[in-house]
Amino acid sequence: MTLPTLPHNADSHDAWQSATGHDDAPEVRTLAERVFHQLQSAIVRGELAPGAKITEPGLAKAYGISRGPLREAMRRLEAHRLIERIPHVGARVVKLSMRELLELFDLREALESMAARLAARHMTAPEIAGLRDVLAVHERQEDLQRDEAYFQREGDLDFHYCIVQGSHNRMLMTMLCDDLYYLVRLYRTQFSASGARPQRAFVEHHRIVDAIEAGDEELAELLMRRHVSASRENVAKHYAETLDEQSPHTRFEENTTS
Amino acid sequence: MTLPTLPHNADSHDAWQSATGHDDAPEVRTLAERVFHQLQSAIVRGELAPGAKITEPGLAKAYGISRGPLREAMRRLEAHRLIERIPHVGARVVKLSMRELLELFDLREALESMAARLAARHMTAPEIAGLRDVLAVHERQEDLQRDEAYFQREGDLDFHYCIVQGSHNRMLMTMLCDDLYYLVRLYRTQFSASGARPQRAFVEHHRIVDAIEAGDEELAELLMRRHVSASRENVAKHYAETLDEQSPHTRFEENTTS
DNA sequence: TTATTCTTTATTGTCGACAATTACATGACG
DNA sequence: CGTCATGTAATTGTCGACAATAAAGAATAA
Repeated sequence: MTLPTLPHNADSHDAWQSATGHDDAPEVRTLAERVFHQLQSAIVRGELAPGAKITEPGLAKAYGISRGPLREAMRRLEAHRLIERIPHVGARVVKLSMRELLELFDLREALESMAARLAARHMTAPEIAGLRDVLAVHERQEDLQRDEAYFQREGDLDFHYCIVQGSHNRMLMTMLCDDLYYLVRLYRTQFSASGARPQRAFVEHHRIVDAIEAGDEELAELLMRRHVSASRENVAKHYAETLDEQSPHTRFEENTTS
Repeated sequence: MTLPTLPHNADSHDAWQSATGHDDAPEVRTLAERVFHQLQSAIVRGELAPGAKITEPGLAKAYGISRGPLREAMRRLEAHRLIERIPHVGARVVKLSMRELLELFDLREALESMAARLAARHMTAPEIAGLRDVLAVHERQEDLQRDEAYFQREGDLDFHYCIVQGSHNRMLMTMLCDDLYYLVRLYRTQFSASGARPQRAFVEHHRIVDAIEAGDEELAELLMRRHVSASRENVAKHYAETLDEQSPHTRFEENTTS
């Protein structure tokens, strides 16, 4: 058996979808779609170890489907940069290097600052109210379980998620929410991100919402840029010693770091 | 026969690949890869009409392959936003609305301005020299065929392509060069973009290269932001009357506007 | 013992066929 | 005459099997 780190139960498909809070549910019409979402969740949650090799017959048997739909799901995962494929060789779960992680933050800085500016321009009153609700909920959660930073970090993504929605730019929404944010979550499980500076991030979030509510595009953009940049610097400093720079194109042998 | 706007000859696969100049050739190992590139070129060049319905058996027969590889190619096209799919219904070539086009320019403004800043920081001397060569070549081409704006516009993308390469940010490179630039090219064929303001764009290009060569990150970012923004405003003004806003989610019936 | 070549094996790529769902057309009923 | 229902046709989704490629291991020669 070459199955690496199976998702715990391969049959109860029902408990999967809305696990993180922000999901786009309505595409479960076909097997390939469902397996795609299942694999996406499994990868992001770390149940499929980063760098683990993926074998088509193995996964097909594990999920009880044929190789056809599974290949299509894997194509979509590849397009979303969650797995890497080499023709005639195989696929494996992506393993973010420190360099790629910092590149990811650069992208977020550029895109989310624009999202904040557009949000300040286009966000409606009820949307802003909902955004404040999100912040309130997270603040309460943070009061309850101050150490359990995992949920807090998911909440952080919820906040950014709302801002992007508020930009009313559909391309930007898909690019950030469908692609980059899954990589961010993957990073958090991969590096077991302890999520430092929670209260600092909170006040920054509030400041950003203030600027958006005031319709101050420039300020919203600037604050969001600083917010993401600070997060990037925090990560860079916290993992300064982990800057292994693991051999630019890592070899393609077996690797089952569960 | 339901084949819409066949690529002129369905068998001579050889004359397809390097048609536009900037191609990432080395992935032609498999049938699905090849058909993907063929379809990508066909769509971007307008040989598959925007909005045309794509039928799997039709294309499979046209390209002489089975439906399996073709479906994988279509999955990749869908991920790159070149076709739109509805489960159990079908797929069609994407048709950019004016709104989506402006959104695309907003994305370019955010991403390419960052690319310019990173290019000013990381670009090496030989890279800058190559960039100047590109500008010189285009200037000469523009002298020769002043009206044939089509090639000029491709050259414009060549310039932006080089800048992105100079950013040394791999994620940014794939995002812009593998995704957005194909949409830009699609737009140019779809709207038969006459490519206004060529000489204006030329001087802006030179100014940007100057800033990059001087290592002035701020200036490079600002000039690139202005450059893209001006291009956006030019498009918006030129097609102000074409702002049909064609029924947010256009119906899914046949449409063969060749 | 080490390096090289050949064999074997497993995985990927491709194909054709069947099942399921949708769209279209024809006809009946109000 | 318009609307709804039914049947038919076409397309998509899924499956299992075969062929091609690449990795792993065994055997041989230096």
